[in-house]
Amino acid sequence: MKDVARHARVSVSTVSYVLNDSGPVAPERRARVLDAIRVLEYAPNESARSLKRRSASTIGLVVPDLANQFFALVAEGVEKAASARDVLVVLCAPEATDTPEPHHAKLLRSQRLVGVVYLSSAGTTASALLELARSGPVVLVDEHHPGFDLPAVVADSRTGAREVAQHVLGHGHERLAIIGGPTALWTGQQRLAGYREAIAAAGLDPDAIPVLVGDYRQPSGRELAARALSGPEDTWPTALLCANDLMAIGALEHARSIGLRVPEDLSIVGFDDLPFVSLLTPRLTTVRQPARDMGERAFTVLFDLLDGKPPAEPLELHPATVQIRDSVAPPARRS
Amino acid sequence: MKDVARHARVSVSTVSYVLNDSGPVAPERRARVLDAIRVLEYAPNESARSLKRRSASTIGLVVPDLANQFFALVAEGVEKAASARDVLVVLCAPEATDTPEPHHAKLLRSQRLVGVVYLSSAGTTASALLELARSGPVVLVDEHHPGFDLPAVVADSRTGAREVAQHVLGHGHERLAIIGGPTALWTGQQRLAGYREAIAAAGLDPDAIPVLVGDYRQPSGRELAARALSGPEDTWPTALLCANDLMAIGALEHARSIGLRVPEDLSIVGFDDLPFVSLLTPRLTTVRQPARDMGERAFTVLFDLLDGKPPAEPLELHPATVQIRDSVAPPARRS
DNA sequence: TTGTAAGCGTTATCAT
DNA sequence: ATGATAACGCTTACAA
Repeated sequence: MKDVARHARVSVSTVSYVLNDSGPVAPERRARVLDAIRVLEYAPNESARSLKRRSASTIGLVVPDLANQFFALVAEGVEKAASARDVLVVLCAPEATDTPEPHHAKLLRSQRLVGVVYLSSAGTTASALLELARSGPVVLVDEHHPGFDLPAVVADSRTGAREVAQHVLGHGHERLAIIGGPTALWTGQQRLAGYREAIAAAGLDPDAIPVLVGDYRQPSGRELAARALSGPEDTWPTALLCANDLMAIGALEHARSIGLRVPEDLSIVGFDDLPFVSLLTPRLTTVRQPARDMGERAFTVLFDLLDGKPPAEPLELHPATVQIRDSVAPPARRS
Repeated sequence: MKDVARHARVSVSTVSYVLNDSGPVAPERRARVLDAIRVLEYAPNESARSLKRRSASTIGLVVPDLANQFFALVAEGVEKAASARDVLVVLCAPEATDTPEPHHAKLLRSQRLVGVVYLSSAGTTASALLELARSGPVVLVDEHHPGFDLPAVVADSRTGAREVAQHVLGHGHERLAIIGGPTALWTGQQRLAGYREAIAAAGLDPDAIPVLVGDYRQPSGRELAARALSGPEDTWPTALLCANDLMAIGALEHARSIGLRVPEDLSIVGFDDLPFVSLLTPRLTTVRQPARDMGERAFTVLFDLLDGKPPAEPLELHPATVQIRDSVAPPARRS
């Protein structure tokens, strides 16, 4: 910067003024400075800047599992929105469940990050989150912890779940089973609630429908489907309501392995609409969450928060829309 | 830090010494310092550190498209390896092809990043890369630019391609078509070369095999398959060698749309082994690239580079192994 | 409108 | 073994 000043025959403060336009500077000298910056390929030292400003223009993004396309899409959205505002994104894996150390909190303070977008997963403990929020602004995505009022950007899981369930019930199914998400997760609860609403509305008794609790991963879908499809065959459910696509796929695998045709013998629906599920055979009927939008929005909420605007709605709901495809059919007439 | 010093009744230099153990300090005082750090929840200001040290313990990771699971897995690997060494990862999207501005280069210098892991895509221009490398260490993943000798971590595409092609040819196919990757990309060239080697080795004339050049995306697979399957039906290829899974899926879609059964009427193979392709019907025969490992390795190479060790092999080859599944069968006897 | 100079929180050099 | 103290490159009063 001194070099630039020298080259432009001005003082360093003048350079600083043009850099941030934080002070008046004669057009002619500004031009000289800009010129010097160009020829010297000067790039301000952001470390020094953040030292002085006591904060870096950087946020943290905590994502449990990039291999999960839903998370990857959210991450993409966050990155996009952030880079549009010249904010850097540092990628973090969440701490292992058994590591109660406040790693991210420390990061937040150490690196003077201005905030974090938190994509929470089953492993997230409330205390870790609390500790994190104590150190700086946090926006949750795809989850919500009703206890503490962190702003959260989520899809309207409940409505989505109600609507797929209605779709299934509309085909005349009466014996259903639910393969739900972790009960500790808000999405798990909401989807379950949605399913039950639809079931009640269809004149069935929600309490008569078995709920098997999974962990949102594929193997658990397979195992739970096996559990649901056991006992005398004429008591088997004719449709499976799965709280996410991965478990739905697991269920699909199991169904296939025991020779059941989907959807003729068994209807299956998922949740998320991962990009590839429309390529499966049968194409999976599911509920789409606008992952990329949610990511972008989460960043915006965080950014506004930093500007002092408290979020209008701490809990922001995005649409969750049913994607009707081929994995649902009327129940088979079983002998 | 001053607070810590005061609290522990020592000088700031002593605190600094214990923090980096960069100086001798009496065990008893060290204990006092550690204690003070704990009770004050002191976290060193990394901005100040990097200002002083003239570099931050942070790398850049540029990834074109997180929605592509291959890239997402690589990213995961990089993150994992980096966090194991307490290095932060900032996520960047590559600049748009039409933006020749050296955005990342500037970032690298501004933020005093110690290096970048670059996942290149079709859009990467040589000049942008060169400019970047001028500003700091760069390690390429999944690509390689023979012109300038940046270290690169790639899969052995050529061998992988040769082996799937052999697998296909082993079923007796004689009329093939290749749906290749962008010719500008090294992977595109290598896979093509591998296919041709196998074809020649099988006693066929490689130059007689049509090569359709795609862009690694699904729609191009569909379109190119349509092109390959046109004209008199008895001249159609009985097998399609696709340079990646996404295009293979596109091809699959087309085949299905015109009523061709895979693999009975048409064999198709891909490349990458995206996690979900084994769930398709038919399960896609393809070539696995160890994405996560490659990401981890890329970080390690970069890290070693920073330690002064030049990479043993600038071009590091990882195995690309054929995954035999259901999308290949002997050619149908056509009338 | 422009320049001078005092920090921001560290690290590292030098006396002690 | 320990403690002053001078940078690191920037921003921002304040003075000119």
